[in-house]
Amino acid sequence: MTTHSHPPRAAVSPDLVREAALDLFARQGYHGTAMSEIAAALGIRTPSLYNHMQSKQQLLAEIIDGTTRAVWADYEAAITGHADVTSRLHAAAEVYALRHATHPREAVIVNRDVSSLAEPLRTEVRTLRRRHERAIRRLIQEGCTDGSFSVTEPALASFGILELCVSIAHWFRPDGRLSAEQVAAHYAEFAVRIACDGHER
Amino acid sequence: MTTHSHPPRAAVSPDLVREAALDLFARQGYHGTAMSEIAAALGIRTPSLYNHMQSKQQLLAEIIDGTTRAVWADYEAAITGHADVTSRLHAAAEVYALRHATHPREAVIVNRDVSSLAEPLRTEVRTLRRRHERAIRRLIQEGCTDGSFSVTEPALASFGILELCVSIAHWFRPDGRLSAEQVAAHYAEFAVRIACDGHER
DNA sequence: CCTACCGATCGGTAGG
DNA sequence: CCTACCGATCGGTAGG
Repeated sequence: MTTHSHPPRAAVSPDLVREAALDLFARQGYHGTAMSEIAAALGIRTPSLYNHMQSKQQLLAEIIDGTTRAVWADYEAAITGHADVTSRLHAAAEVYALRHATHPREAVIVNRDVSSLAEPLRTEVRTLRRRHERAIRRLIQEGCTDGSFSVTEPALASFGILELCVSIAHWFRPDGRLSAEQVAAHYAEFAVRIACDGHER
Repeated sequence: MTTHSHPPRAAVSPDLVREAALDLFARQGYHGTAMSEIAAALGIRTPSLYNHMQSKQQLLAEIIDGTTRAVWADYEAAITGHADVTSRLHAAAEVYALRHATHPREAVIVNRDVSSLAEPLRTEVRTLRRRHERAIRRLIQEGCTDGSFSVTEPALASFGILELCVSIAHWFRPDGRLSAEQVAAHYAEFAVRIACDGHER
């Protein structure tokens, strides 16, 4: 007999709550999502949520903090072992693009709702993102120095390359014609094209 | 004497309300902004706002609808009179980039809060934006046919080029080192680079 | 996991 | 332009 103990319905866990929040925050925004909607998505009442989480703000903090740290770890892992600067920029863009294709909901939330994050985390996240941007910028400057790239304003190129990759999160669907890896490869190529001057070759 | 009639304080108008809403929606998001904050920014009480506007939703609708229509009008004006496809893509990207530098708050709201728009306007706005993307895509396809461009996936390039320009709204400051026109010129160059293959020249 | 309920705040209206 | 106030909903707690 399987019905003599606790019924199997519900069975909510912290991970399931985070998953439901991820879905709703991405679709409706942090301020646009009510805790009652997260509860409804899980088939429970709102107060029951608080057995699995601390607060709405904490849910947002975990999503954004985890994603931001993972992006930086991705970057550091990606650029090691590449001799030339073109390969490093290609790898940095590819791994960033890939994350936005494989984790589009996290990416949308990071970019839309970071302003809803409480201090001091908001500042920490912005600092880490700035570090990433400056790393890309230095890569571009390095390539301009050794003749690999040709960019008049490296800051504009680094902003552009990063946002180019971010944009994938707004349209990519895993069941689409192209895989996440294929899309990431194409966008890495776009990133290198932005840094190179096609007319000079 | 200038104090015998209505005191000059306040003097709120529909345009001032829209301006205050533009500022707060851009900084905090539509759902993250309370009508009381808009009123406080204007130095009046919340109910007084309703002498100058219909509803919070109507404020959002006017901002997004007006911006979306202007973007399409920009595009149509920009591409006329250019003989070759490279010039047309350059002009289309430049005018789109320029709008995001000169109207960053409107751009941020369009991109972040379109999902908060009530139907049928939400669908209308999305249709108009899709038309713009398809026009850019056709431009790229045309350039691939006549040998001006080299892109394996024109849809990926059109998405990327548009989002590249959108990203300007997230960092551009009118008092910065580069003018809106200078930034737009650089990003138009990036757009053309994305479409061209630098390694083949 | 639930019901019952908290104070706060929301967008908006009545009426002057 | 204001005060006074509406019903609805918010995130979260008490207590079981």
